[in-house]
Amino acid sequence: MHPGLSVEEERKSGKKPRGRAAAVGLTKAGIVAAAVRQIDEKGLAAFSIRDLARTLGVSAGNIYWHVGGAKEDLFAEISASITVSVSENLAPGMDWQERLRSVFLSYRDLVRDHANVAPLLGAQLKSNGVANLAWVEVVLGALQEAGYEGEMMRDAFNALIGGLAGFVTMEFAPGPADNLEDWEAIFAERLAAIDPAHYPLTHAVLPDISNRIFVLRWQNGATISYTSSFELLLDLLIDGLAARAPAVGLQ
Amino acid sequence: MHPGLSVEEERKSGKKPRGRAAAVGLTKAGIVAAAVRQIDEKGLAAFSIRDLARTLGVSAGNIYWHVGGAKEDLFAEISASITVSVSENLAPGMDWQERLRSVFLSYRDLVRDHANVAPLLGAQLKSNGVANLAWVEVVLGALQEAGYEGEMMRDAFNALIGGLAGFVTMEFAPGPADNLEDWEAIFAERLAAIDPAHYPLTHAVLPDISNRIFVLRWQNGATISYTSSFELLLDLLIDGLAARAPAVGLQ
DNA sequence: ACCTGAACACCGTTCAAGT
DNA sequence: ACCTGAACACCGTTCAAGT
Repeated sequence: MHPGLSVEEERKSGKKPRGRAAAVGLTKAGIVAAAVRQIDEKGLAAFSIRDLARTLGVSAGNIYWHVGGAKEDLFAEISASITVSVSENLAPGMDWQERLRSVFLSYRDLVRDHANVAPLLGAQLKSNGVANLAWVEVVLGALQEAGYEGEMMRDAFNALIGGLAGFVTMEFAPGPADNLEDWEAIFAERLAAIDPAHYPLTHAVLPDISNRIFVLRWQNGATISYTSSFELLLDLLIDGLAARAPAVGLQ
Repeated sequence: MHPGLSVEEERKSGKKPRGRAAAVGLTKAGIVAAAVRQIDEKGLAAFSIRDLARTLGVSAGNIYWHVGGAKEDLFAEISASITVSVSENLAPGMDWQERLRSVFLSYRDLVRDHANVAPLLGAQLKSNGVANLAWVEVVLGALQEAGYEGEMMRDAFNALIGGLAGFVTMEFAPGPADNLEDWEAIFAERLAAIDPAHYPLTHAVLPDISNRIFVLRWQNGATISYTSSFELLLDLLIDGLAARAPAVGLQ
């Protein structure tokens, strides 16, 4: 058995390491925060619970007691802790298109601040389905205002989240932990070996695109900016959804 | 030192376990194929090189000798082996929009056939930058035909690949390996606890969206179809790129 | 050239036992 | 209630030694 409080619930209840019982004073929220710090610094691949315990000066078993059971549960908490504030920049009076822009730009900013955890958000089904509810509500609300409902609403929602959150996942996809410059050299060599006869266009625009487009790169969005590409995607989606929105109101 | 042949090169050279030297007859291509089979069956999280060696009736060291150095190299080979045929369904006479559709629908089909490897394709920077060149060339060619060049071409390329391949990555994101029905129960409980006062819209459309939209689901695209959502995304992107295409030709 | 076996330095997770 | 230490069953990776 374990407490099983989410980060959010814990924060609300103001739980703190108080009283004589807290010999070590470990907290679920503290563990999550320390884990994020660890991943920010050393990367997700290098992260381990034993290492985290070492850094916290605590036994590994202690972490298991506070977090529910497994490493995956910790990862779920981490995901949630990063995306909670995704709807923070909303202001009253925004129309549905502005609200969508705000929420997805916030999402990207939040992930960018912790680029190394990006795979946890996009490539795993780990959300506990609570912390993200505000996000879901905003997107659904925007789509409803645009006139979407039923199956169309579902498809529009999935196209937005899948396209935009998916983009961000790829944008910050981690490279190999070890030999950074080794890898660049290997990559450069392979690019130089591209056969103009087979791939004339790729070869021709290589100086323009090398390390700046998704497949042909050796660094990720933490180093190379994909801001203009993301904004194009955002515009394409929102404008497109507006154009084919079922009629409602004046718009 | 190791052979260092890619799957493709090996195939071309017709290399086979021939002669008396091949006591075990291990091949890089064989290793990759067996690894994919293993991941298809047991999932990516359960995959290990030791386990693979066991299944192949071979020492782990032998695998390291054939693949270059590390698990990551094997993962790169796996990614490449799955996406090589992405441009196979192209037919002469297709306009740029049809070519884009074809290539991205093919990509999704290929990933769907090996849904458990999806995280390797989207969430890691593991491409060896060779196998995917055909894909890159097709997309760049389509965008050029549409009138894109320079920065706009880069952004359009990234929006397409990031949005669509990102979508597919999320679509097939793996859930927790263990307790499948346990997790469903937990999820159902959490959905039932959604407060209509805080999240009125989410609560109202819950029957419509439960387990069918990205954030609020306990199963992935291998079980629940996201085909119509993917096609909406594809249409939004291609139509949008056509609408804002720099003038060229008649179009 | 290809392959094995043992070895090193790690993991995740559980669980009795302590306070 | 909270925490430790030891234990179990694994890993990835390297490398001498074999054929």
